[in-house]
Amino acid sequence: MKKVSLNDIAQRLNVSKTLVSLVLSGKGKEHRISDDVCKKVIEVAKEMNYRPNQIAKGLRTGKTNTIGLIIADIANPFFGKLGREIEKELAKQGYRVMFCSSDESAEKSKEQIEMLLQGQVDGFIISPPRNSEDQIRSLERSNKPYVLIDRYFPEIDSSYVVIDNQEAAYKATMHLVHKKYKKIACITINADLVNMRDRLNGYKNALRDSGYEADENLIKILPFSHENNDVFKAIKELVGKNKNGVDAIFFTTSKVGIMGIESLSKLGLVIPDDVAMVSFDDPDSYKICYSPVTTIAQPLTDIGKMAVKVLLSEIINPMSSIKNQKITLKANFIIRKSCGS
Amino acid sequence: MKKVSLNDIAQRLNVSKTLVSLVLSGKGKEHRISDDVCKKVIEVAKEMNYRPNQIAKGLRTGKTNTIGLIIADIANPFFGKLGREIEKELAKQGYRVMFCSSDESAEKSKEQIEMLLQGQVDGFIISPPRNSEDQIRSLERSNKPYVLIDRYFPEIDSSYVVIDNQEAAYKATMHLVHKKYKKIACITINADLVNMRDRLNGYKNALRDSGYEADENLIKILPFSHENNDVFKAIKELVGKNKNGVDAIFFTTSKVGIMGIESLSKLGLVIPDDVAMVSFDDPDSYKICYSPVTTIAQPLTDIGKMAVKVLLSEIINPMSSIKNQKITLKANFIIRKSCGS
DNA sequence: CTGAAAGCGCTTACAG
DNA sequence: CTGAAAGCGCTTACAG
Repeated sequence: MKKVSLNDIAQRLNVSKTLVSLVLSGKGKEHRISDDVCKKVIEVAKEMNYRPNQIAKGLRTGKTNTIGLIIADIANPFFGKLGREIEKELAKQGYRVMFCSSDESAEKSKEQIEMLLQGQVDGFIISPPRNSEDQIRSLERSNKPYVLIDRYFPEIDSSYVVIDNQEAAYKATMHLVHKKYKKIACITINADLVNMRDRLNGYKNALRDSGYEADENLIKILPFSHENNDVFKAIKELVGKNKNGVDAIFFTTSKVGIMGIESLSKLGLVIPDDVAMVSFDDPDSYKICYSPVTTIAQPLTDIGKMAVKVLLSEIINPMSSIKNQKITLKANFIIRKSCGS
Repeated sequence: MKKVSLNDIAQRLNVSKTLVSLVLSGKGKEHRISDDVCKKVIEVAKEMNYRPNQIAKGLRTGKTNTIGLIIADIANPFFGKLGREIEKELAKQGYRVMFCSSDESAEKSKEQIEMLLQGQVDGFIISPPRNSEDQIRSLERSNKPYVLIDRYFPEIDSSYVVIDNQEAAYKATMHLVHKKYKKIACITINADLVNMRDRLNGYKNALRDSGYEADENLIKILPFSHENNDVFKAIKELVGKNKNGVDAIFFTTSKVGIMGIESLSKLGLVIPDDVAMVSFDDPDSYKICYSPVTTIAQPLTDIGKMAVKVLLSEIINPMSSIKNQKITLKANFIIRKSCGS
């Protein structure tokens, strides 16, 4: 079946394609085209099963109604859920989304940005990997609107939507303090990124404010691309090294947390009896774990909504004086059973 | 920063844009353009930070190098992981992907197909919701290559990549039989879709072949859009109704399975002591559950690879006689602890 | 070895 | 109220 174009409709009706275009884009009234003609055009378009070619439209108007979304990994439930919210919100406004998983690699995200910049998207929502500052700056120069999510670069003046990681981590750690845990460890990943740095700082501040002695041995910083085995080793070291081992662990991501639960189980340690835990994020597994996990749940729906709102406002009104909106949301602390009752 | 076009480069060098186009698309040699000129063009293109406009190219060539992926929900870990594999595989071949979540709604998927059909994608990978037969047929008429995944319509002759659901379900149920469970229930969802029908049949066949009496009371078919509460009710009925309740449950999806674990826990039932379970799919939570779940893991990487391979072969060679490839893969049965040891 | 021209399918000033 | 024409940025037959 050959695709039908504006021209085909025009010829069939013996009118110009200008007219057909006008009618079909709803500008019939505006241009005072007679109702009869309008009706006829719409009817024939339907009959011929006309589908406007968005590529042609895009070339002409410079708009694609497509947004590029670059996240670490769509298979990671955190990003999967966040991606879903963003997709949903964009769809409401008539935008579609091109997903790209960067695997937290600056190289990949660079390629992806380059690719999407080739005239295919109207804007970006990006969770930038570390060392991608230059890419973000080049995006700035390209004049495409973009908003950062989950993390940002303090030295770059851009729009972003994040949560208050430091406060959330502080609160979670304080919860362990109030539960009278004495040896509170933190297992986190490389702190190059501002969100991870803030989480670690929140933990440190909470302990300091509670009069705990600083103990670097209680902090395990894993390499960026960490495996199950790294977490296992970290926990083993924690348990062995300190006199009475540890009695509680703060995991700064759910990926690490899930690996942590597996590792604890392998070591024969029971949550919370032997070791209590709190974590970031709220995957399904935290709910059906034998000791449902007390955790910091990020407001994914709000993050998605705000990111889309900020981005679209910049796309629709590029000359607006409201630029580089910085939005920091609060996370929810969900108390379950992993710190005892 | 204004976008630079082929023309800008041509003017700067006082050559035609034909020449620039030829050189930059690597056809310099082929057209015997002098090395000097080639070098110059490439140099200037780089210097001017030229990025070919894919939209224009797409309009001219009719190819976008973009594939539309329609799945139920990208936030569902099963589809998230599968989507990731597909993305990875397509990227290798220079294709990008447009994700759409249909929420298993035929209406939404119709809209999404319509949208993507407007000249934006070169082909489709679709996990079709029930009642979407007509859409698939209209896709057929549009002449865009597509491949179905996870399920298919027996009455439509199309390409698809699925697993042998009936065999997998048979095997899982047999596992329960061999473990000497006597009251083996099945909690599944609406069997309109062939994959769900096959899973239920696999269960029934296994029981029949084992000399179990057919008992419709042991089969709970949930509405398509099921909630936690539906699963809870189903389990409660199962436990209450049958003389000795049930001693094992086969969950046909991980979504239902996860809800099932929560529900069992609410009812004070311990896995596997009170009730054993097997399930389909293998989310993280099944690994760190208090009783790690014995389950049927689908070969997501292979499904993704095959789907991409089949689709691209049709895109690249539309006239090939190899059409409508039907591929059925085997699933892995992973034995953990939810059926006792 | 290189260029002029047509055309992909739209939108949109402009003219009448 | 309607149409002819230009142009978005490419590719590609064709000509020389």
